[in-house]
Amino acid sequence: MSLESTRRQPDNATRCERCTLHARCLPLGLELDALESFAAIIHNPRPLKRGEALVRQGDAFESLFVVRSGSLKQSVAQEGQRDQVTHFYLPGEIVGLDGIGETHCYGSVVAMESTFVCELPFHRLEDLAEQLPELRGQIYRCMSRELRNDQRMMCLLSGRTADQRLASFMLGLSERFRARGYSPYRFHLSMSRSDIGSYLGLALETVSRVLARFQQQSLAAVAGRDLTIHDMEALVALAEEGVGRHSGG
Amino acid sequence: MSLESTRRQPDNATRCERCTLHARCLPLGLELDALESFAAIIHNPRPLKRGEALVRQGDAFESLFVVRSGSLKQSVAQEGQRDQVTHFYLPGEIVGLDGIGETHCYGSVVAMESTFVCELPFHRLEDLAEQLPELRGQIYRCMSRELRNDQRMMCLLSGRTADQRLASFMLGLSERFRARGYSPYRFHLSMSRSDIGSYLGLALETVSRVLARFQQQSLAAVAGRDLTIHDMEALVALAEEGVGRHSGG
DNA sequence: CGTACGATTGAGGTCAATCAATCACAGTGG
DNA sequence: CCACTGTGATTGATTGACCTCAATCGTACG
Repeated sequence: MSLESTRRQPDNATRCERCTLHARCLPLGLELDALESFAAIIHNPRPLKRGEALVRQGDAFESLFVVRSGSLKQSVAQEGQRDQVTHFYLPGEIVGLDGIGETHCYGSVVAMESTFVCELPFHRLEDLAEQLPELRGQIYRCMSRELRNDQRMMCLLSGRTADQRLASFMLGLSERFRARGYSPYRFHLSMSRSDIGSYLGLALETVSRVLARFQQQSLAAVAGRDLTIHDMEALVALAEEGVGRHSGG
Repeated sequence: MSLESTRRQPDNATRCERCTLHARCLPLGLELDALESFAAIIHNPRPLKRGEALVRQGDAFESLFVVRSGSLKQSVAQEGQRDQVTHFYLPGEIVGLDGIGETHCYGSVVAMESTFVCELPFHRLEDLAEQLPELRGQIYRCMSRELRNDQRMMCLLSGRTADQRLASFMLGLSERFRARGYSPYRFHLSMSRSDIGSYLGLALETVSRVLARFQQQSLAAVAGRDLTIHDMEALVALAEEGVGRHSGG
């Protein structure tokens, strides 16, 4: 991943406009001077190693984070049960929206590989949003988009077969990579089979089996964590396929 | 339901402060004059009959709605599949947060009984929020809360048994009724078994069977759509019970 | 009273979880 | 360089939960 080549850059004020992500990041649409005000509240990018926690469940909520490079997963630990992965975060995506208005963080967020994040102290972001209607709109839009994503996820989890879940998952990732300028056909999965299973509500063995089946049907090829999509249309058809399970309505 | 006795009240300016819901509604925490400004942007309460649509999937997004009395369900129709119920809305709850920043509404929202809603044109709400930091905070908090609810729902849908889902569902409703000043032990389900099944990712027959099982185990009693909770603690224990299904992490 | 719709109950089948063994690979130390 | 070790991934066999189909029942409503 070479989205971000500089490691630590002292001149905060100009960082955002140079960032290759700024077309898909929070300050999208801000004027140049507004962008500088925005960049001024960002803490220096924080480096995380694979497995390192950005926030732990129960930490005080203080900041949003934007992924600059790498990737993270959010997981929530429920009373006496195993963790459940609830989100994967790719570059340009915002971590922590579900903590706004709460004193504590809802889940833990852990880096799945070497990762850089920009920290946005929320109270400063709020102050700035008071003066910048565009920024306010962006925050609303991001939260609303996440609400819609969660709803899609709920639909996926409730009525679809394992094959359909995996197909949707792969297509979703593919789309996100495409939007970031990477190939939508070949990409690297930074999460384990177990993470995928937890996220999709499947046993890790099922994930493995379905991937093998996709390979056998020439829909996609998996070599370790490198994924190649061979038949995008068939995957789309599978994901949207009629009746998955149960009647419902 | 007698939360709202007046049917149509012309004097918008004073409505919110008189509304019995205003302690759990969007303008929570607003000063009196701010509250008046807020009330001024509300369209007259709109009455809906059972089965009537408040918004249809694909409608232009223009307003948020607050439920004043009655209840509604949101459902999304996916390509070539049956509808899926994604939310139930009780008095004081906000409909439409997932449409912000979009031109069109994500799902349909239909009244499950005779229902009144207050309409809040979003562009006017946005203008007002510019001047009222408290209101801005309230909007963030509402959206963030909904994000957390959706995540809880995702956890519920992905790893829990039918019994656990129903228990969580009943407890969630119970809590919401309690918060509104109703009995948390006896309340009316305004949704059909089919709606519940769709919402929980279960076949309606399974809903029926599980309810019968709960009755047999003296956890709760169901007579048609009237529900009585007999053993709250056992339901909580069931809902939080260790391993539901699959390993995950 | 008949119809319609929602709810219940039963029987059978299927998908995916579980248990369990094996394999692949990277890192480590001898 | 190669055995050792641990983690992650694969594969197989079995079991159980829940969906499906189908029939029946109850209640509301014209």
